[in-house]
Amino acid sequence: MPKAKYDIIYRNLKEKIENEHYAYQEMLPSEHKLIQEYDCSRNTVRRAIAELTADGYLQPMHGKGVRNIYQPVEQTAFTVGGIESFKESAKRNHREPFTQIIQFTELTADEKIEKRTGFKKGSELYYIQRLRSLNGKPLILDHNYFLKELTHGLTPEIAEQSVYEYLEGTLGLTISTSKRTLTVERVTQIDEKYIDLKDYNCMAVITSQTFDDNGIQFEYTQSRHRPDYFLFQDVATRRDNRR
Amino acid sequence: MPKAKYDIIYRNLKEKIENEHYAYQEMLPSEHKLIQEYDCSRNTVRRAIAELTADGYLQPMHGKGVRNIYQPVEQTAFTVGGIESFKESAKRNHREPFTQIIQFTELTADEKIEKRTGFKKGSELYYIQRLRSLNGKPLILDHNYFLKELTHGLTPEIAEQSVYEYLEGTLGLTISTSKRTLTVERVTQIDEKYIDLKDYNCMAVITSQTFDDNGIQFEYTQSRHRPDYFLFQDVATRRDNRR
DNA sequence: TAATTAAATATGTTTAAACAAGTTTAAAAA
DNA sequence: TTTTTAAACTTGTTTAAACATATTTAATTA
Repeated sequence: MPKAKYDIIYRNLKEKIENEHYAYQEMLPSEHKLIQEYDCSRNTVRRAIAELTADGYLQPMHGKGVRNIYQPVEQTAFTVGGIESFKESAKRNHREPFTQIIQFTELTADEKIEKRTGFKKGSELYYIQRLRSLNGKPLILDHNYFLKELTHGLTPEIAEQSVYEYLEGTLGLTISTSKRTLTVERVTQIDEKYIDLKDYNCMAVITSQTFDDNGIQFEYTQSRHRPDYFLFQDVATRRDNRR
Repeated sequence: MPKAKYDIIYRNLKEKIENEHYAYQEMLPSEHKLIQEYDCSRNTVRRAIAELTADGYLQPMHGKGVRNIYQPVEQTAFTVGGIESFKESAKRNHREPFTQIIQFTELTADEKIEKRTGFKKGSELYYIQRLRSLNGKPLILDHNYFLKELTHGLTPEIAEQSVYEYLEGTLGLTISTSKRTLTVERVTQIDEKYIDLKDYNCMAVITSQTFDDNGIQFEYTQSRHRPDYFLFQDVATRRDNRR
């Protein structure tokens, strides 16, 4: 539930932009007009605008106004967005998700695992291997490590549905920040066993460390995508580096 | 030149965090203390903290304080950061850059180019093809399209050095936002001709549209990276999606 | 008419204050 | 001693105001 005013304005403007209520390159109403429209202070509309700018939706211009620079992307590939579950991603991409559990075990982190995942040696973990299909086609192979201490009660049944729904809904965990790195890696035997890779000999790999609202890492995941169904989006803004 | 107070605080805190003046998982001084330390208002320190949070450096905790969650990455691969020139990236990765111009031509956008690059049909463009080497090893193949109207005067000599230095320094262009998509694509004949790909049959490809401070797109670039020297980093924060 | 000047309008930065809400600490009560 | 309560401290949201700076528009002047 978005209770904060700036979040309501953010969502409302975002929806208008995505629905092309404002055209690409069109100017948004001035801050003054938005203040009247939403009956709030200047700072509050500015916060909503700032977040949409960070999303790559808007370009504020000093003294001129704020321009819409959002362009809808054609959805051919499976786009990776913010922190979201496989279910949420599938829904956003208008595809039917299906998950098959390949492995579900518990283990204790050793030094090798600590180095790779960031979980301290001795940590109790769940290790899950899942094959993800979209519209019946197996496309993604996930290797998850969850910190047992913060995710206790996980079962294969939950892993087949939605782990995040369980963590947020049942356990009351607040998922906050995810650090991700994207690389291209050679296919493994497991990849080949479960995914039809044509003649590709590499996979698009997203590894992520995810933290709760206390800054404690509870998840390490390696998500291996079939290359031709993979698309990662990002918006960067340039920071003045001249000292 | 960072003239804004929040930017000075941002840079100062960032440096302290990167230099491990604060340890991983350590708490930062409270807002109150930072206000005294930097002699500024609460909003100003909060802005600096907010930007470092977006960078994945900090995790603010309601009622508790702000935790440092920055972990230095081991620099084995070539990491891709914000909007930066090849020169800037190379410097950040402590590598020696070298650029070889393969092609430098002018052309007019047709419908095919418009669809791919986002430049309107009829736009006058520079088209540049460049091979990028790091420490003597050819690793990246760049295909650039620059809108002539905003980048006039480009020459092969400039393209061999730094286009961004020319645009920002000489032309006074302000580079603002870059929308990027990351995909994995099959190698082309040109890739194979210039880059030693071992047995890899794909490349990591970053395509980007870059805008100036008026929201006008002046660049479209496809940057093709050798897979084993490529690493893309990203930080995502979860937005409460429950309505 | 054309150029200049001034006013109005736009976003950018900073400070101040008030209140909300979560967490910790210390005091008070059982 | 243990539990409860209250105070102190933390970050989160919102409003208000002032000033800076860039741009556009309108008025003025040459």
